[in-house]
Amino acid sequence: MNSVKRKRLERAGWVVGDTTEFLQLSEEEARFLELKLALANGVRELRERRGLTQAVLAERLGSSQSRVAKMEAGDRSVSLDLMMRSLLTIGATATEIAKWIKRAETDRAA
Amino acid sequence: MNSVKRKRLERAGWVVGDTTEFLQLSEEEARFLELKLALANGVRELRERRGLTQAVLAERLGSSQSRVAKMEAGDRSVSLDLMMRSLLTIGATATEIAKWIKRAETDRAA
DNA sequence: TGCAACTATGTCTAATATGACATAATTCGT
DNA sequence: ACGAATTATGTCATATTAGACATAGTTGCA
Repeated sequence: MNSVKRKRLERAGWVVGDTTEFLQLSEEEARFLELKLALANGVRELRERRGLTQAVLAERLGSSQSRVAKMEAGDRSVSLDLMMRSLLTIGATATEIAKWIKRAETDRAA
Repeated sequence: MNSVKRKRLERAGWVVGDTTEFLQLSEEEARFLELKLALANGVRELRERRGLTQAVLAERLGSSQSRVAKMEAGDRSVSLDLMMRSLLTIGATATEIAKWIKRAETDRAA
């Protein structure tokens, strides 16, 4: 895992520590984290592609701008449920979602 | 949506009602529900394929048998997060997860 | 540069998901 | 049909996630 990604995770409230400590995260935990980040990226990408602001998406979700921001940042306090609901609300197809999930796998070593 | 599936959803705590009412669920809500059910099925299928009991999986997750049961039943009280963690714990690949998600799309009209 | 729109971050209380436990129901081998 | 193992369901208290709000930071364009 590169330092850019580690920084991002730490800002998002994850306890990642240095490389050695990170490796002590269980394999599943690390994969789960990657998955969340991949979907977070998906939300942002799709939202921007649709030309929506965070505030507009939040309104459609019945949520708030700050929650959307945290979601896209991969914040610890945001559930996968909200991410999925967001993707569906924006109009992502199952195929697109599947694509982002596969990307998480690809990104593992990065 | 057929009545078998509707029954299952109702037992799991979802307020689905008859066909007419169901159609009043927002499009995203319906898709979200399908997605959860598809992943619930994925958990069960993969767990059984691995020859694990709910109790054993629960222990590996640091959870409890009852929660795994509810999860596989698509219970309203179970998050996608726990489902994903379960799939990863059982050793699902991103490709497999993606497959189940696509199946949700296919199952939409069923 | 200034300013308007957008995004990020922190922190509340309320809502929801959690593991645990008890116990009922089911399944399956003998 | 019996019993042992497994799965289902209901309910707690506790923990986590929720939307809301305030406000700080960023971006881009006039």
